[in-house]
Amino acid sequence: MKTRIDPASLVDKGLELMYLRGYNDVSIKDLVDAAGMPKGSFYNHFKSKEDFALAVIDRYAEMWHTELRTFLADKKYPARERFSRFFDHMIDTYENSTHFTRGCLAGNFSQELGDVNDVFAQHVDTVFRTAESYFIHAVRDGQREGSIDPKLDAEATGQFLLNAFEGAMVRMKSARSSRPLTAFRNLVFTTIIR
Amino acid sequence: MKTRIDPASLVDKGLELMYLRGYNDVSIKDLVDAAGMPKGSFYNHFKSKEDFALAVIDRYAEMWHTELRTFLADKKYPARERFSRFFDHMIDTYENSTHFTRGCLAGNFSQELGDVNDVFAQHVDTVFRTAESYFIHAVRDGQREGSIDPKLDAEATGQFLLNAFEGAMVRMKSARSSRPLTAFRNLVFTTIIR
DNA sequence: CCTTTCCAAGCGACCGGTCATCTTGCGTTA
DNA sequence: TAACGCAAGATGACCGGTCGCTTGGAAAGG
Repeated sequence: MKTRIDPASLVDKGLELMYLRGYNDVSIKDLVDAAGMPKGSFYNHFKSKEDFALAVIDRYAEMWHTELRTFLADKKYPARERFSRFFDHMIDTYENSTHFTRGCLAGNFSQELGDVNDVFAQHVDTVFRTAESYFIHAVRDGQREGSIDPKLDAEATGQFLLNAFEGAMVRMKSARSSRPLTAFRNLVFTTIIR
Repeated sequence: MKTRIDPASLVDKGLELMYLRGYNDVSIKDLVDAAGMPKGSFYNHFKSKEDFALAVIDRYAEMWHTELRTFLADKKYPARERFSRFFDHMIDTYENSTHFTRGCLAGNFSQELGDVNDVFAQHVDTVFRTAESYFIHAVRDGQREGSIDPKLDAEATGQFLLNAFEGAMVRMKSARSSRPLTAFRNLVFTTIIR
């Protein structure tokens, strides 16, 4: 009996594998094996490996943006506290469930493919722009309610916080330690969001 | 007559290619072709592709650390000015000679290979630690001479500045713009190094 | 001469992608 | 309700090409 194939589960497996090992180090055989699917079926659902990777990015974006909304757009807390809760949550996640690996898939793809492939660069940039908007809005909320210095340029500050956090995650991966993340948090809350 | 082969020039070519395209996307054939060297010769000088990449990292570290020394350890300037001169220099470099590609090779390798290969992670981490020390020392100098707030934890601040700058470069690659770098600079000089 | 260095040829494995063939569910017809 | 037709989906063998790496013997050096 031929089993019907669920492309979504393949994307999930792809997210798992490419999150850890990147794009070029994961073959289509790796993907279909992990999903228990025959190789030929891959191309019924995705026109190429690149096309598939774009779907993986979209899946990641969906999860990431949900997480950002949960923490940074939650009006129950003052914005300053939203940030601290979010960073604490991220530090906790990396410490306890990924042993400091993986980082951020959008950052990984930006690094691995950003300078060589325009389609990826543009796709990843869109994901970043949405993520960034959560940071920027939270900064604005904080300025409105008085928990964040109103003299800061909200847009630049939001961008800065996102990018600096991404940088801390890059470093975390080679340091195999949460130190870069905690240094980030401590600095941010003593100098930028005081 | 057989020409003698210069492994150093192969490493330079490797740096150029892997800086732009990463590790997995550059084959040994790409390397030897670019260096005008027969493929069989590769293994006279390097025992594997991984071994070669470690040499590439070392070559990059040599150049990077020289650049850092030039800008951040130059006692002619106050530390605050050393930082601003360094960041301006980096922004200028990316704007005018690389069209926002490449980023930092150590960061790239950390992203692409850091979570999957212990040898690379450790090697890259050593490079980062040395780079970090230039930041930390410059912060201390600034605190001694009064151009940087003495209440800051110099070590954490140096780490933070390096990692945040790395993050801005990740973002630069997908945004294809110097905006992340300028936002970084502006934020740093209005909130951290005031 | 012998030792060391060099390298073209080519190894098996695997790459991303194709394709001819088989299976299936469903609308149509009687 | 049963039989049929057929598009869409599923499948694994297979494509040319490239991967990282090995090797046997030629050339260079002492």
